[in-house]
Formats: sequence, C-alpha cells, structure tokens
Amino acid sequence: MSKLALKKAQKTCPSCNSTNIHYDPHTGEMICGTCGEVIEENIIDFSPEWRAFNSEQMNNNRRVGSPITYTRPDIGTSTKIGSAGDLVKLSNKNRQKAKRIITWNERSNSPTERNVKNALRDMKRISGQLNLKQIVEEEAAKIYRKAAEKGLVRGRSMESVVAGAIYAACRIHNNPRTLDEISEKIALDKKEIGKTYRFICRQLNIRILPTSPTDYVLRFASELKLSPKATSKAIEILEKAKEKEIVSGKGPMGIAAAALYISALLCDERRTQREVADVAGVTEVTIRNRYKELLEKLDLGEDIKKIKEK
DNA sequence: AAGACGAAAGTGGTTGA
DNA sequence: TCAACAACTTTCGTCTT
Repeated sequence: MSKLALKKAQKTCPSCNSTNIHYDPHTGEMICGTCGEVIEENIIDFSPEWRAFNSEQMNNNRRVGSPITYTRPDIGTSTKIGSAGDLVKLSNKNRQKAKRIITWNERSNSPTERNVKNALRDMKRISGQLNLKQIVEEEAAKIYRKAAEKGLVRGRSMESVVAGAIYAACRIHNNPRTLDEISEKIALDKKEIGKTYRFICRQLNIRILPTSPTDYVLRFASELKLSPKATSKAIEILEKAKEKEIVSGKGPMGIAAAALYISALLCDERRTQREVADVAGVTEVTIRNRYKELLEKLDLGEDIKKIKEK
C-alpha cells in the first residue's frame, strides 16, 4: 500500500487506539506498532507501480511493457497472433491462411506449456480464494513451472501439484497457511497435498525451514479475538520455550496453540481447549500435552494455580 | 451439562539397517 | 524394503466446575 493510501485510511488500533499502524508488505498484514495487534491481514496492494496524471506523462512513462510475471504461462512475454475477430477484415484466402498460422502458433506450445497454462488458471482461482499476496502467488507459479519442466507432474493430479506449490510458496514467504486451509479450498485430501509438497521440495531442492510457532500466533490470536496483551504473552512464552529447547521436533501448530491457551488463562481471557484447538487445527489432546510440557519446563505451574484459585 | 484430563489404540511419516 | 519409533489423532471414561 502506498504511503498516500495508508495516510488516507488513517486507521486506529481497536485495542489501544494508537494510530501507529504499520503495513507489512511481506506478509500483507496491518499491524499496530504499539501493541502488536494484527488489525487486518491479507491486504491486497492496489497501488500502481508508476502513475501518470496526463497523457504526456503517460507517454513519457510508457517505456516498459507489462511486468514479467510467472503467473502467466509464458511469463508474459510471448506474442499473440491476432484473434478470430480480426479475421473478418481479411479476404477469404488470407483468412484461411491466417487461421492456419494461428493454429500452428498455438500448437507450437509444448505439452509442458499447455499443462502449465491450465495449472496456472487453477492456481489463480485458488490463490484468490486464499487471499494470497501477489509475491506468494508468483512464487507458487515459479515452483509449479519448475516442477512441470522436470516432469514431476506426471503421475500426479495437476491439482495436487498446484496445491503443493502454493503451500510451499506460503512457507517460503513466512506466511504459512495450514494444510487444512488449502485442502478446504481445493477439493483435495490433506495428506495428498502434503505428500506432493514434500515430493516437489525434495526434487527441486527447495529447502524450507521448519515453521516457527510464532509464525502462527498472530493469526490464531486474531481469530480467537485475544487481547494484544495475551498475544504478546503467548509470544513471550514461545520465546522462553525456544530457549529451553522444547520446541524442536514438535508440531509448531500444537505449540502455538498451547502457548495461546496458557496466555489466555494467565490474562483472564479464558478460552476452552476446544476453541483453541479448532482455530489451530490440532486436537485438544495435543494442546494438553504441549500445555503440560510448557508448564513443567517454564515453571508456570504456580502462576496457573494462582489464577485458578481466584 | 460442559469442559478438562488421561489412558489406550490407531495413523502416517521418518529413519536406519 | 522393512521394522522401530516419535508425534499426533481418535475414542472413551472419569473427574471438576
């Protein structure tokens, strides 16, 4: 979002009334600089890259073509030979010739290109439904293209590869969506997506760092409508947990969920395990296990007791 | 009656021989 | 390729609020 647009919006934080609001173009989130509350997420950036106020400026500025984009099957660089509508102007003989040329031009696209073309159309739809940022979508498209070129799509459904690419792209940009969220939008099994995701990562040598629980906390906290105080408490808990090395090897979402559950308790904003489990996409049991661990390792047991006695 | 807790059995993935 | 293994889920019974 441009500075101008942000100034126009002039939002105030609903929790602390601060106007100190930042836009993070990387994650597409609007964050309160004072208390850390995520005010809006998945913001779409409408601002143009360049602007013109009259025709002269427009001409002056017209020194570039459309941006290169991986979301177009040809990266947005190929030429097109006229459409059927243009053919009316031609004589009968030339029209037939032109038709043949068009046909051949389209056939010259390799099978891979055709596959990518179809896939990107699907991808566009899904990433729209998931409210993905443009950079993430680009990344996903890039991954798919690579996968297609390596022939990894063969033997797999196109959708699953699309979903896998999207999931990977989200992780790369530290904007993780859960597998559940993706499998909900695309009618595919969660496991299937995970499988293809791992497969393409291995084949393409994409190295993705394990997600950190803190990546999820902000989003989950917002969904649970927790106060900023509780949210930052949860992050604090996670920091401590990291120091004590109880984070590694465990599912990050489970830990994030447990930290949120604890912080909600401590801040007198009790949420049931069920509620937390639902937004985090884990079960209550997992929360209980992580919860127990966190209490033991971080000496929070007494704090919790005190709260419960009240 | 709802929520929290824990035990036991099952699932899918990773790892190491 | 197979068995062992860790993490997580499902299910169910019991206790607490």
